[in-house]
Amino acid sequence: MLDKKYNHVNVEEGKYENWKNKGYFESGDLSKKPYSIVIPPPNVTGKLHLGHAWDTTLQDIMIRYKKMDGYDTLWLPGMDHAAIATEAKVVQKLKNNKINKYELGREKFLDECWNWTHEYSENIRNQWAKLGLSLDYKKEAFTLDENLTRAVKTVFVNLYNEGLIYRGERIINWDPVAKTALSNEEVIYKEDEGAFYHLKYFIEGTDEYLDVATTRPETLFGDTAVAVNPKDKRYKHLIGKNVILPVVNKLIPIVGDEHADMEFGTGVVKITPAHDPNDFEVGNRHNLERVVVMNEDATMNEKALKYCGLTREECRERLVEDLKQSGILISIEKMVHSVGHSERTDAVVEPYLSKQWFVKMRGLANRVLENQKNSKTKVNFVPQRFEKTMNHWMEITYDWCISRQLWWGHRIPAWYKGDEIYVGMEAPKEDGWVQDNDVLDTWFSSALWPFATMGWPNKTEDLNRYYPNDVLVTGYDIIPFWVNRMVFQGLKFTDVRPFKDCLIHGLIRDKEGRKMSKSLGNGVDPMDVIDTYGCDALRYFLATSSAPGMDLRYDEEKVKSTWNFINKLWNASRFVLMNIEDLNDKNYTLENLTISDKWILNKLNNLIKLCRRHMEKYEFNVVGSNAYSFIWDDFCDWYIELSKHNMNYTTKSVLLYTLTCILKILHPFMPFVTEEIYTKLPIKESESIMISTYPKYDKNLEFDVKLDYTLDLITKIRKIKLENNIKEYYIYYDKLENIDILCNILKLDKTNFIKEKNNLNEIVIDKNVSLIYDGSENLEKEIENLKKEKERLENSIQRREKLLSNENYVSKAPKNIVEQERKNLETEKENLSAICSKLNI
RNA sequence: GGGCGAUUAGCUCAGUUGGUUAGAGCACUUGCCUUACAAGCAAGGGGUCAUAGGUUCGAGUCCUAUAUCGCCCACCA
Repeated sequence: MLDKKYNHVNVEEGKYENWKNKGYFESGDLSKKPYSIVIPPPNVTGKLHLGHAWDTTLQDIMIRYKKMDGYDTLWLPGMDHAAIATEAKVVQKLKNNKINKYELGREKFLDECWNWTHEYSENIRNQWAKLGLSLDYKKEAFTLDENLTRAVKTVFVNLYNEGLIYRGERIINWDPVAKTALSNEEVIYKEDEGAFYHLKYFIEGTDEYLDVATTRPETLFGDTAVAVNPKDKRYKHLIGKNVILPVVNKLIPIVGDEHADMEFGTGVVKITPAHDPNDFEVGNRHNLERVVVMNEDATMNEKALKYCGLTREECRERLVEDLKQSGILISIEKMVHSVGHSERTDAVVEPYLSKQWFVKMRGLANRVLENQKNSKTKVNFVPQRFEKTMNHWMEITYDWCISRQLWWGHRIPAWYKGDEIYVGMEAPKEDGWVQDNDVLDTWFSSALWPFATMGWPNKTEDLNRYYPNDVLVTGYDIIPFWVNRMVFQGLKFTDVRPFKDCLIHGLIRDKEGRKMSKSLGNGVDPMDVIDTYGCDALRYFLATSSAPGMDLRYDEEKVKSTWNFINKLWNASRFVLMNIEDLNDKNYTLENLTISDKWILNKLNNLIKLCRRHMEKYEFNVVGSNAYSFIWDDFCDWYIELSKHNMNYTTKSVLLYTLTCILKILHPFMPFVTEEIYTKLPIKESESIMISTYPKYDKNLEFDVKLDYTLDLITKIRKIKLENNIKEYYIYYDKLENIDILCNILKLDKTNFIKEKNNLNEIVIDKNVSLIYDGSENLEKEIENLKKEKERLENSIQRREKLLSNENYVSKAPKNIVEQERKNLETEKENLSAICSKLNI
């Protein structure tokens, strides 16, 4: 028997290990249809947060649902080496022990990274277990595994051979703290307060100057031209002349270029090809020299003359002061502009000229756009609107900078010997080749995750069976980093979409709606929530508290109320189990059903139909709220109460049948408590609910039952009793069904039901029924109530009559709705006349 | 500048293909320890569905504007 109260700690104890040991999480039943999901691999940098809990809960719900519905489910677990993120953590850890990465050397540093990985991946596995995730650990992958590494190299080599990967000197986003290049997606723009510095660039041989405005005066050492718009009448005549670069005192040309916006600032722009992507392009067009003025750590180099060695910020400060002294500075205009920061280190990103590897994106992106036009082969985003997020990115995408000046990751399979480059799976055999020192962007490997984890580039059975995946689940913030890249790599290397559906969820926010972040200190550890309220409460809350694609505010009160719901389920189950102890295969029967049995079975049947429909559409909030109201309102508040007065084998069987279905419907959401209760059922189809079958709509349990009037009448009578403080009363009736139910629930006797009115007080309920009582009469209040009801009925009748006299309505609206409208009108008219006669009008 | 989302009860949110009187949780009011559950039960109050137009027999739902808030992308010399 169940404990008196739901205790999530006891319930969750040991279940996960049992499921795992029994092999329930494993895929591979070839007699069934496959259903597959690959987990978005968490970074091995730390622990899982609420966002992970949400993301994985949604996946586990689908896996458990599909497994129960007869599929061979594969949920493939794995983790991401997270190149820059992990490296930053390990560097910090070493730094705390006063060890420098470069002094330690590459090999020993990588050992440290592997130690880190082993430690944190074990933490993550423990967290997955606490979340109850039905992951097939036999297939677990890591982005630096041999298989994945082979896939990464294969992709790199093939793209290189096709000319889609190239090495070149370009302006990239440089993180001066991590000392690596970044992709555009890894740069976060923030509004910063800055200034427009207006400087005098004197025209050669004159006293005239151009007013050049810049937000970054410290880059002037790298200026190799000044640009004006060729259509700009103010400056047109100066094109071809030179200006004197302040401080450096060298001559640089004035060029005419469309890049100079006549409307913006003074219309004159200094050109620094090595420190600005637009200027780089201008430089290309005018064949300008590229002068790099900073070191890798964003300190100024020797080109900055006496400012050499200063940081960017110090240099700016000193330089501006000097320019002011020498009269070059015209003015400082305060402004707010957005400045790029590194996603990982938060360092101000430096546009920096450097030699990097790139993926040529245009063709790959076009293929995605083309494929999305075909409804049969495209990736179906849920909600649909997120397809636009991907498509937009595909339209504007730049070439992808994939090399990172890090050690932790997939080392670029390129070797150099003098000016020669060799790209291949293995190092060249001859002497003298040196491998590229850099590694690949971590997203380069995770882009291959859906198929590389299945064994690609080998033609494995898993790849054949479980690829493309059925659904990929992730947050909308990850679309540019990951989803987009999986889709174009999937199409490129497997010729199909990597997954049929892409379920997108929002971000977790705190109670005030702010993003959860370390700096705000408002993060919530899912493991703490599990300790306090249990995994089942957390999962149900996460899965059902928002509409698909919307953000979710974490609200402890709601988790608490979910706990209450589970406790309700627990107690209802306790009631059922207490009453069906003697139920067995022989006396179990769904024959001779009463009207209340039929009522609940019919409602259950409809619930099952609805759940299936919405599970398929990932609308877990709809499933959740319908299950909730069925369980609490229909099953507990009505059916269980009704059953108490008629506890025969049929009723017991209905209780068991209904409870079993409820448990199965809830199991994907709350795996632990449903398993606990399920194993206690006297009759069950399997030793674990995990391997039971998901309920099906049963045509034999379809009934046309009319119990709602009776239940509504009970509510009305209770209300009148409460309002008038009535203890004893009679029910006068003309026509009335289910009197036995009324007797049971209202604790009345058959003698309380009368067909003749006596001289006591009467409260009219409707045309058929009145409540008769002996007691202090509150005539005024009663008349007031009647008048209120009369007015409501009159308005309603008027509205319905108007509606039904509208020919357009009667001819165009669905027949059943019109018919219902007619019936309601009739009932209301009858009720109105009963009230009027009571009021003597 | 381009795009997306939100605006519904005091708070947080649902609202399925347009269809009776717009729902839930929490909070609130009243009455109850009724042997599954007081973390509960019974009953109740509370909404001009952001605003203005439009389509329709019928709009929270579809269309067009507007306002406010938020997010993404691009630009920012």
